[in-house]
Amino acid sequence: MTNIRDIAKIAGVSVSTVSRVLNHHPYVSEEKRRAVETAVIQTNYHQNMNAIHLSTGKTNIIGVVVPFTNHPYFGKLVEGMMEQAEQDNHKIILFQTNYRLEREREALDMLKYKQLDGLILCSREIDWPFLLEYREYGPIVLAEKTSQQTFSASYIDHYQAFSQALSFLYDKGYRKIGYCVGRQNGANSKQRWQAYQDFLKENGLEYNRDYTYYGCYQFEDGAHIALKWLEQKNRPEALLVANDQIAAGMVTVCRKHHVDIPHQLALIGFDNQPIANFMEITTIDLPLLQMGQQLFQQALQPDHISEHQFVTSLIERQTV
Amino acid sequence: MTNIRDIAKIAGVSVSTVSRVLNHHPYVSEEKRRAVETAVIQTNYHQNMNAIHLSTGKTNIIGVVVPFTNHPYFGKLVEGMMEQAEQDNHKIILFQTNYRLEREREALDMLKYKQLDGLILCSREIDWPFLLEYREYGPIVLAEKTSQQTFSASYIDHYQAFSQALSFLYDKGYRKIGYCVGRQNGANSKQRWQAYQDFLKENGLEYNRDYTYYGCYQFEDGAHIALKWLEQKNRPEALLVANDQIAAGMVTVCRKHHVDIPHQLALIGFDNQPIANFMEITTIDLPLLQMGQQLFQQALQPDHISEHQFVTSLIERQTV
DNA sequence: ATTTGAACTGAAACGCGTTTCATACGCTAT
DNA sequence: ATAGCGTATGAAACGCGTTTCAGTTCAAAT
Repeated sequence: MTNIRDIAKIAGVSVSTVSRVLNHHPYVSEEKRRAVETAVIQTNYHQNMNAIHLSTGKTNIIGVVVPFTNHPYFGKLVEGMMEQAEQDNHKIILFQTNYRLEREREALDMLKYKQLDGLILCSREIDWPFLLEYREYGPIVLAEKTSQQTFSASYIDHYQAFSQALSFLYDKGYRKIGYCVGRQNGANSKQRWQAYQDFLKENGLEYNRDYTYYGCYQFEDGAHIALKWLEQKNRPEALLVANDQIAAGMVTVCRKHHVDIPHQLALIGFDNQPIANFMEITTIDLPLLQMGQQLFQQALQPDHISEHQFVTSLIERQTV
Repeated sequence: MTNIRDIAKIAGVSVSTVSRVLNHHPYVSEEKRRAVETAVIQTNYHQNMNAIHLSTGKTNIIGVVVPFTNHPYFGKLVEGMMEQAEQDNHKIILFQTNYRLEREREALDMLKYKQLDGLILCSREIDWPFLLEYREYGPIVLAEKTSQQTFSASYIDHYQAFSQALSFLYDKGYRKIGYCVGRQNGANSKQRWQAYQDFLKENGLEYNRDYTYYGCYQFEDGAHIALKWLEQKNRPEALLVANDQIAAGMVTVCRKHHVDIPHQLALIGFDNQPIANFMEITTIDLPLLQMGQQLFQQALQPDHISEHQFVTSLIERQTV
């Protein structure tokens, strides 16, 4: 394999000049530029990225940690990041963790070992003090509220989104309101829990553990929850559902069992996915694309810590 | 930042010895090993991966090109690869192309620039002659039948799968059989087309262009196809559907419009996803996990070209 | 005529590990 | 006694670009 010194020799110039031509620096005579270009083509020379990375100390690669990729929420988020990455001439490496700490650590270690210029954590498994140890190795951006000046962050205001949806249901006359989400202890889930508790208290409603469901990620899960709902004695009359896929699964099962939506059961989804539009599911639109872009931009600013909160909007359709 | 020479100085040894300790080479005295380890901990030293990559000429990273990640077919495939990668102590970088050639080229270029040790193309946009140019830069593994000795490959025998499904429908008495897939010109789609044409010819059936549908990738697409089907005058009575999500979308719409499945319309999905089980969709199981593992193993063998064909099995449920 | 500075070029240092080669010690086999 | 081998260690070369610094040339400004 040819390297830059070979090219220099062939073109009859110094390596500096070759490097200048390769990087489109000014101050190279037309004549030498031509000579270098000829040598490059003739030998089919191309740079060794590892050498460049080592030399410059940068990689132009940003890591992105997500629990799943085959999930519309994270899919949209990543889509936004990709758009931005393309604009800023950076690459993205996706880390799918399935919420496993070790996988998350792999990503963090790649930052530590200088294989990444920055890292975006769309979900976080690692505990705060351990995360802090990685602070020095490069910008880490979070998709959750941190309220500290340590990391940049962009996030959906899940408290607001949940409150909004709960009030909406309350105003429509529903009183037995519950929700189903993925995990009980995620950062977002805690916010939702808080919004739910505050809502109950404000409106003098009692908490009923039968109204909350966990382990919901996709269509099938919704279907299973619906079946569970059918068997319950004390049923909620309205549910907030972590995403539209799940809601679609519920609607499907309910239709099959002739449950009247929204009269017997009202549903509000999240994400405003195409399937929600198609199945006429009332949902909450999340500005995930913009959020993704924002997250990416923050990852490129090692020295500037910022926090952005995104607001959501309710889209009324047929399931409430 | 400390480097290996700093450590050497602190520990009072040579860089070679430090390197030996770091890489668990034999022939280091207990005494010096201890000294190095102390220095490493004391300074919080860690290796610079870019230097290692440059020095060794390897990265232990395999690139994987997929059109989408939020797609169960590719999701499963990648899952299989990840398992294998973990075992073999390698990393995977995922490239989502959305079938865009430029994105695919990015991946190929990373191979060229030595950022990857190998590349797995789960979908291919680039034309054969151009792909050949990348041959020299490292192992490229394809997920399609190549029948050449140039690249390793592992693939589903889509011809067999389609034939199997078509015969099954024929035996059940269906004659107006069609199918819906994603793209018209993908490598897999061509195989399917061929199987379809051969099937028609063998059984003396006539080709009807109204029986084939394109642009199907997920749930909503299936829903739309079903609506289209409802409006058709000349309807197929049975359909092979590129994946179970799409089939589920069709079932949903059909139920809503009181179409009797399987009597008015029979469906066979692909992938045997959870949703197919849940909605009792007859489907074809694809050994994607194993295929993913196989693909990955092939990517680690630069010098050994091999080709593996995977067979499928029909799972009978309620939609035929 | 002289100063100033922009345009151009190359030598050498630098980023940081890995690996080869030479050397040295101590012990065993002949 | 000595060849031979395993153990242990370091100097130096190597992988390959980028960047700094010093130096040259030639034209414009004073």
